[in-house]
Amino acid sequence: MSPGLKKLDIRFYDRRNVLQIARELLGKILVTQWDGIHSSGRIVETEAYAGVNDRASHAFGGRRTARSEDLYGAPGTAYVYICYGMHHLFNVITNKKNIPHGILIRALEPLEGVDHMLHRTGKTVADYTLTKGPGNLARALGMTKLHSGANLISEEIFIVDDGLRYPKDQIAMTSRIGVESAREDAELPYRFIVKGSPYVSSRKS
DNA sequence: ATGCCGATGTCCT
DNA sequence: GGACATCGGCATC
Repeated sequence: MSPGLKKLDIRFYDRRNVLQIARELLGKILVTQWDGIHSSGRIVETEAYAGVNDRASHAFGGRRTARSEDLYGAPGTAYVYICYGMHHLFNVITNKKNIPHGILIRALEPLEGVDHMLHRTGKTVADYTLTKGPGNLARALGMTKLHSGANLISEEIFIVDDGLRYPKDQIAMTSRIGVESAREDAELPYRFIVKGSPYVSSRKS
């Protein structure tokens, strides 16, 4: 890795405040590399899922199933699950093992490997939909549920800090997408976006 | 610009 | 059988 780039380590993920970590992930670079294929993008949208008391979380009420087992994993684990039967959604696990805090990565600005992203998604044009939305970005980076449980300190999937910091007024905190059924937790401001990025997903689609 | 729909793995009733 | 941390296509306004 080039000087000036710092891979996030266990200390970044092993913290209690999942909202703060979700906010700090904005601007970080998500990298996948295997089989000689390297691809990366800058994170511009995240959503925190705050454990057993969060009605929108797969772990609400302590629910624990085969699918969600990796949500209970060690800090710095990948949790990838299939949503609506076809989309693979990538989450970063934080806090201690068995405390099911997860952060859904919802949008990236592509950096490296755009040609590989196009090939993986079957798209012909690198428009904003390439890495806009959690299903799209996971597909572009080649992540599937086979990567669930992967260690984010590994060489295959990891997150890098290149020093970029967004000014406070460029970050917004909003309610999460697609969690209307989470009743009183549906409106919690657990979504973080980089204002003005054309890759940030929209509420209506 | 907005809305409806189908695809469909996993979990729940 | 129904709900769901989604997406793209097509209909309609």
